[in-house]
Amino acid sequence: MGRPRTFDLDEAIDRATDVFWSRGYEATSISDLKGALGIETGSLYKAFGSKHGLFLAALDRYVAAAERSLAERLAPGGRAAVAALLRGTAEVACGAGHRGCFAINTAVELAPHDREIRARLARHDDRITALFAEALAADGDLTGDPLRSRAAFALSSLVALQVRGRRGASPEALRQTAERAIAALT
Amino acid sequence: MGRPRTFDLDEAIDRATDVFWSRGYEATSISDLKGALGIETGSLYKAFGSKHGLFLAALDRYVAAAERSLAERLAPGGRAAVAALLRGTAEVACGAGHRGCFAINTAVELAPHDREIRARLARHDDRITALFAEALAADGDLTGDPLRSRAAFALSSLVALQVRGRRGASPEALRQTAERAIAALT
DNA sequence: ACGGTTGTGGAATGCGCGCTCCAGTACGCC
DNA sequence: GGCGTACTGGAGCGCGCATTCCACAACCGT
Repeated sequence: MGRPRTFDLDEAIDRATDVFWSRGYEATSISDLKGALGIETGSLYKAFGSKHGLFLAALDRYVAAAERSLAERLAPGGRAAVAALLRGTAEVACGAGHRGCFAINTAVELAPHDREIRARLARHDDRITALFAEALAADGDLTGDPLRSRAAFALSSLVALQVRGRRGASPEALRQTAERAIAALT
Repeated sequence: MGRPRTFDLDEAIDRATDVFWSRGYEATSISDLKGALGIETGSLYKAFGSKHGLFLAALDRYVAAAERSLAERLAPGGRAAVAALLRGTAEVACGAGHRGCFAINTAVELAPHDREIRARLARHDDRITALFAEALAADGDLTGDPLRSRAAFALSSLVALQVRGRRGASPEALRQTAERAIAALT
């Protein structure tokens, strides 16, 4: 009961994600967010409590979506699926206006000083590693440490592509990195 | 002529680097810097012009030192030298209080929105890639694209280790990543 | 229709930001 | 020793920050 909210919560969070993703946490002001979400101060604080609270909501939604998308793209299974993912990431990452991965950007900016965020990102890491392990296990020739090692390596490769993309690396450098990473999964 | 500066410029820049490295650019205030450098507002602005100017000075000094250190560690040459570097980085990167690489952190936080910084980091990238290529060339069995590809890959591996270290990844994950990257240089 | 409850718009608050300004000071040069 | 010059300490500026507060509005149950 009570007066109903006049904006969609999830849509608002997605718009906030967009701003935080582009500018980072510290460089984003409440005023920026008001503009992007199209709501006033009162509603913003009523709904999210604080800038930090809104950021956490944004990160949670992003992370969930990223895991869903990754699971989908790795669903075919095997090294082939991982290879396709890395190749696709290399292509996207060198595109103009690429912003990297929101979770990784956040890890770099905030993880060292924010326990809550660090915990979320650690869980995210674990889940992605598990997804890679699951996909690689589908080939049937890997178990135990060799499997875990390759999963960790695949995640690292993904991280490298995203970060170097945000920095503006050349398409060739990213493609070469991806191909060599794929070769290393054998 | 005129009154001599009462503090050492390079030492001041190094202390500024330290603060920027830990907290990032936006989260660091002039007041933080005054404290760390042990100087007052007037001197700070006289010497560096602005917060941004001081940051650029810090980045330049860091980048130069990093390249010197890298050149030194790769001096023995060959895949062995690259391998030793990656292994060493993995060990350091998982240590408590590891702050990643200042240049990479800066790339993530500022490169998309700051042309000056982007240019410096691109040159840094190129020089490091060249150092890797030079080291790998020492084995004598690589030239052209295979060489360039491995150099780009080595840099990406370094980036991945630094970033995952700042996020607080486990020692095993980093060691596995390093070993698999080393294997991929063959 | 009316009270309880929740959301809205926007003014107000106080604080800390980056930066400017300037009187005072320590030097080299004549 | 006095003058020009460059650096120092610190007060002060205006602004924009995150946040709080509150009168008002829209909805539900009775």
